[in-house]
Amino acid sequence: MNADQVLDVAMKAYWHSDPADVSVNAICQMAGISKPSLYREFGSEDGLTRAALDRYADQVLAEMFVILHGGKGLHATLAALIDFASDDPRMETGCLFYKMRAGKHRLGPDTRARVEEMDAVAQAAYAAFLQTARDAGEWPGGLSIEVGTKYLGEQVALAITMRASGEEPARIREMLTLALSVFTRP
Amino acid sequence: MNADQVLDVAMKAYWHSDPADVSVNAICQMAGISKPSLYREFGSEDGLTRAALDRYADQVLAEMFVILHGGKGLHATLAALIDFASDDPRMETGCLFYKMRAGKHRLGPDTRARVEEMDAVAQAAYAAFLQTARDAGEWPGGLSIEVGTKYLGEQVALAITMRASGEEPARIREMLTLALSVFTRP
DNA sequence: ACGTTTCTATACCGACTGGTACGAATATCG
DNA sequence: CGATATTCGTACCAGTCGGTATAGAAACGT
Repeated sequence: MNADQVLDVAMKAYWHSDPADVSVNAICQMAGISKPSLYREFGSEDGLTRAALDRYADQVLAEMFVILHGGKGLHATLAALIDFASDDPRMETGCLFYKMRAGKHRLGPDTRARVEEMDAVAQAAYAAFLQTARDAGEWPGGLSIEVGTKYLGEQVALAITMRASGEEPARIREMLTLALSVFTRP
Repeated sequence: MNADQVLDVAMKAYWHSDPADVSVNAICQMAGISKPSLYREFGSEDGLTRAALDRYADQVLAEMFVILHGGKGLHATLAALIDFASDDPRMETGCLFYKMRAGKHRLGPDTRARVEEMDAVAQAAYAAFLQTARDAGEWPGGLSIEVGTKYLGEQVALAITMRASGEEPARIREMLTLALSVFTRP
């Protein structure tokens, strides 16, 4: 049993349920390895959750940055974000990153630091995207970049969190489209 | 030590922290009573959390229904909702109801049922409010009552959840105002 | 084939959880 | 005042948590 395979099992377990509700014992059982093996590989539960989060960011979250940095213009990029949050099958049970962010206080220090770092990176990506749109004159509203960034990030997070609670994708799409319409209206 | 006093301590502990992070032992210590006393009064942890939620609904959540049923018209009611979610000191550490709803799977069956029941009541209040506005011609948009209801509820929940994470009230007000502007624009 | 070394699995540790049995102290009532 | 009923607090139960010591099995080099 490879270390990456174990990490895959852990990542998916955390992802489909909730990091706080999956014990290391359960992960060992699911992965078919012993606890000492897991602790030799990852050091602690904090190390495991952090590694799982990193793997998740590489495999799944990177997609969102591709969309944001695609340079497709305001309308097309927002539409792609809406597609991603509402319909992408990878978001069917929510987003591990947002789940961890929501239960930040239950995480170990390393994992929590990584979550905060990723949050900052995501905010920066949102801000750069909005700034580009403003520079291109596509988004003339009086809204500040700062508030727009936070708003956009929270709306996407809300949509993905609703996916995790089993809400219908069509409904989520409708609501997210509504929320983001503030960027494309006069 | 009265039963209501114990309930007050429990309610505030759940409210300021998170129901899943407060043990019955901690509550007994805070309230200065013994576990047997608590169990005699409330039967189980589920009974305690449920009673605390009920008390919270009476003391705090009722305010929101007053706002929704005030019959002040679309603009004024939305403004009052924004005030309540953004600036009311009672929402400074978030809302116990929304905290419980977010961690629904960690609750006992009675408390969970009560949360779902309250959620339905809140949705109905939002729906009635929006229907009234539509009947009065104040809200002519093509948006369905159903989606508008869910959207309104989730945006208020998001704002209050941000209060719990220490976000600045002014920022929250700005974002919630932005989100709810979809109801008052052509 | 044998000795060494590395890895694994089991069984355990202390701390905590929700929940309870039972003796002691207190309050109530005749 | 004294008998009774009730509440209180301690100490405990079984279970789970994250984390680890230790004995045994497997792999390796010679």
